[in-house]
Amino acid sequence: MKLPCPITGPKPYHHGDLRRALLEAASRVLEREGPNALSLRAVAREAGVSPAAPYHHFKDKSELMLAISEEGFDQLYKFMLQSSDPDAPPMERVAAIGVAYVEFAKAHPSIYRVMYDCSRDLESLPDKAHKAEDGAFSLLKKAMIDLGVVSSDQEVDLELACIAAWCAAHGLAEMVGFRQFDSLKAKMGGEKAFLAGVLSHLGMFGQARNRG
Amino acid sequence: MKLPCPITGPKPYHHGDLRRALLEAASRVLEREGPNALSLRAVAREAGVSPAAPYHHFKDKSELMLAISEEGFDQLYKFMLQSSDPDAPPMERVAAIGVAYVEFAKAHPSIYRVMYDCSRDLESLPDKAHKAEDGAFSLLKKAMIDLGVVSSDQEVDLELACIAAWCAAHGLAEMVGFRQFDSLKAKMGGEKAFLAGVLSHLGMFGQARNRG
DNA sequence: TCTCAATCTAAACGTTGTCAAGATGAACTT
DNA sequence: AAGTTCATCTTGACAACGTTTAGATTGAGA
Repeated sequence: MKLPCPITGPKPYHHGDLRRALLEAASRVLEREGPNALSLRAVAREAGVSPAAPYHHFKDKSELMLAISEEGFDQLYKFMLQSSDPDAPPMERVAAIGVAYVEFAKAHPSIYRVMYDCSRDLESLPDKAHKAEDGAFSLLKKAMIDLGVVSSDQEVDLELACIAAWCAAHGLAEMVGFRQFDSLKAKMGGEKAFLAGVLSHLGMFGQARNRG
Repeated sequence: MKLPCPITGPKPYHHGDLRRALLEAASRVLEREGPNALSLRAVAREAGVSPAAPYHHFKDKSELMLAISEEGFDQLYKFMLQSSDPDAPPMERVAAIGVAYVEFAKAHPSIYRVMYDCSRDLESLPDKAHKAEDGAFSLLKKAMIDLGVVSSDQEVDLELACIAAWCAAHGLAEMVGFRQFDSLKAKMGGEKAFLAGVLSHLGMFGQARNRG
């Protein structure tokens, strides 16, 4: 009856892999209609199932959102990874990671929105983002270690430096979205120059100005 | 019938000043039940009026939210103002403003949430926050001018420095809410030390560590 | 082939944002 | 002083939402 999606591998049950399908549907809704249109029912509709179907794969809406958020942080990690040459000098690498973070947020504002809306509700970032070895925060930490900016209290100071960098990147990622700064961007000849300009004022990203 | 609130001054119409009452009701709902419970109907209920009553004072829900957001940015401005001694050295003043920003967000997380949820929807900060002479951004800018950190291109570089500071403060304000950093805070002997530690890594707030 | 349990649907409930129609009553006119 | 006006508020309704319950479907193992 229902042809198994030829790629999805072992089709577990009726649909094939509704969990996966729902996440992809959510991604489509997000790109097409924005974060405010991302309802459970809209996702189910997009996936072609009933409004109650998602409840067999997610406890409630917030759990669906968390899954989307985790996927987002994973995409962010991969983008940061491919944007930072591991053989480049540490400072350049840190700057590249920061720029990649902001560019990701600008390129996928809806996903970025969900990533943090979800985190704010749970009052914690997903493990995928912070704890995981193959996550965005760990990638930043490795680059920071190579940079060697830590002072007396090694462990604590390294963590603080990474948090500071994350704060700066997140803050900037949210600000670039605001129209208040459009005229300044224009005056500087583009958003890229604007980003570099702000980053150069932000401690650990001093070198960002020398990129591109 | 309805006794006019003796303080509110000239009672305009039936209720007295429903617009004001709604904003105060919203504030109460926000403190009591958090940002996710802040519905138009809940606010109307709290103010003791029908669900449709607010529509005579606000075009729709988003306009109510904007008004709440503007009030929040105004409170933030006032708190920053009273937290920064105008006679203190500029660097100390900038640091005090940054610390005040983060402390405000931590003390009123629900209001802070609404302030930015609203801004993200409109893709712009309220004029109260950025444009207004008696606003938070202007206060920061004045302190920055006194600091004299601007380089060659005066105007642009000053603006960039202020934006960078705002980004850093906002980023940190959102991060302190995450439980990921609780253990680090404990290890450092409290949140205040944590905040100072992160701020000291963030460019223009280098002096923050020397406070308190 | 029969059974079973995972999966999905159908239908319903309470809640939300919003609107149209009508009731109310303060202020202005005469 | 009485009547008119119009902003203000209420009533009642609508569609959409998140969620739950009960029942239908169907792949997989006996």
